[in-house]
Amino acid sequence: MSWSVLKALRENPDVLRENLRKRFMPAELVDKALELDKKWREVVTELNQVREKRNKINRMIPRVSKEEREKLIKESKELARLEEELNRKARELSEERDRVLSSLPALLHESVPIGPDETYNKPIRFWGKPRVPKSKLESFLKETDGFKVEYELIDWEPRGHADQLEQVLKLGDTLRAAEISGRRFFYLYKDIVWLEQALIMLALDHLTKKGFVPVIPPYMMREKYYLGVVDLETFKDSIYKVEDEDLYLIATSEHPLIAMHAGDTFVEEELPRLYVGVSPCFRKEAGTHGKDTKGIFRVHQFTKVEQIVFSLPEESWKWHEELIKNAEEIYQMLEIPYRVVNIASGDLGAVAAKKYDLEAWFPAQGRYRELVSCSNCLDWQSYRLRIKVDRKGRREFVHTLNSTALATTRTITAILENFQREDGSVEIPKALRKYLEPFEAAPKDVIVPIKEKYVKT
RNA sequence: GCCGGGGUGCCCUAGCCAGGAAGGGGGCUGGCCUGGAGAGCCAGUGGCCCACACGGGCCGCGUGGGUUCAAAUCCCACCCCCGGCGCCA
Repeated sequence: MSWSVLKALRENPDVLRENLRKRFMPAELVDKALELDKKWREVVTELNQVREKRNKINRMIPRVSKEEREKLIKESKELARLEEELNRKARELSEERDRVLSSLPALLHESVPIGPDETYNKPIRFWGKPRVPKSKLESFLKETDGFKVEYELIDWEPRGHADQLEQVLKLGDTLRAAEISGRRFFYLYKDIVWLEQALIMLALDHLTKKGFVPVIPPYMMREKYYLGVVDLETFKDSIYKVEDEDLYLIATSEHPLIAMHAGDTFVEEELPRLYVGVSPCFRKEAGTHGKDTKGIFRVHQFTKVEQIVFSLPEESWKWHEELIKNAEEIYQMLEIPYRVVNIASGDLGAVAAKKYDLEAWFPAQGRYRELVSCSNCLDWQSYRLRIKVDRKGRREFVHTLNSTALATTRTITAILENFQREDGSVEIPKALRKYLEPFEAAPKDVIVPIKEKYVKT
């Protein structure tokens, strides 16, 4: 049993080189890893031989005469020095090798579009009938190029979600939040709070009906486990650390949910394991200065319902399709027009072998924007966390998959734009009403502007 | 946070005081036996390296150090679990 990437390195390095080329990463990494691996194996072989010799001597010591004993102890001590030196060398080499190895990305699926950046992402299907303001028609036609997407042309301009939330409805405040906590934080009030709760319930309801087990995970985790689920770049750019503690705030419940099975060996019948995680997500959003600066589209903290699957290796591609389908069903229930995009190789993280994004139509922006990410990580995470399946004595690493079911803030922004009426009110998607019905204070059909803001900004 | 007990392979457990090649049971896999099944018996059931293979070796008893020719066993630090005390929403 070995990691598919390590196996490829030793048996078929050209496959790995090709993989790196397709991801626009330096292919020399392969040669470096190969060389380190080769050297390490040489040193380990030699080290094992020295140890064998010394072990044999040590086992003889209690069974020989006193004079003989002195001689053997001396010999053993000499070998110990040699062993220590080889051991140090082997350790250095393996650490260096593992550093290179852990920077190697998952093997791409053949259907991943090849290209250096997101402009090569490939839309694969569209759903819904978007409302398109006249001013955004050209942009819409470009975004749907090659597909026949029915749309409704409207002759008024919906407000962007940020203005709609803060200026018109007055149900959110990012200015005061910026003062209290910093940019990319928010206060949300009243109907939006109910809306968020209803969205969580809708997603939970939908997935638990399909057998996903709901989980609330720890919101912080140790570095050791974090490095089992994300690559170093992601770690540096998106994860908050707790001062003076070996703890990091989770960027998604995917991370503690995958780590939940660290070190476990499943029996075949226990797979697949399906989970739906609910948690706040904390992200530094480093390197996104200037992007989506208004409103709550890109924020440091939001709530997300997440699908997680631990699957048999041969079933992971089936589950990948299943997860994106589940997410699509949720947005169909919410009646939010969307498209599914196959993410290009250069835009794909090291952990994923293939990724679908579900992008919702935003009428005021005239663009499709990401709401959902759905990835198959193959054995990238399970190798690091030693999550295995015992198949009648033979062991393999399981495959792990993750997909957003619903991220609350982004879905709220999509509702604010797609369900906005010309008079400034926002209709509530019908599928949410049953989750609002039991509560007296909750809105039922429509969200209307309130008279006063809660803070004097 | 303090005091005490503990962590052994997929699961349970012996070994620790008194250092010298990890033993038993269960489960699972394969084989023998059987008309068939069961029982019984035999073997296998952590990771790594060398080897086409047959095999051989190394590491591994929560993690990392130390003592020693030799550590599951002795010493130190840390993590986790159980019990008690303390603190607390």
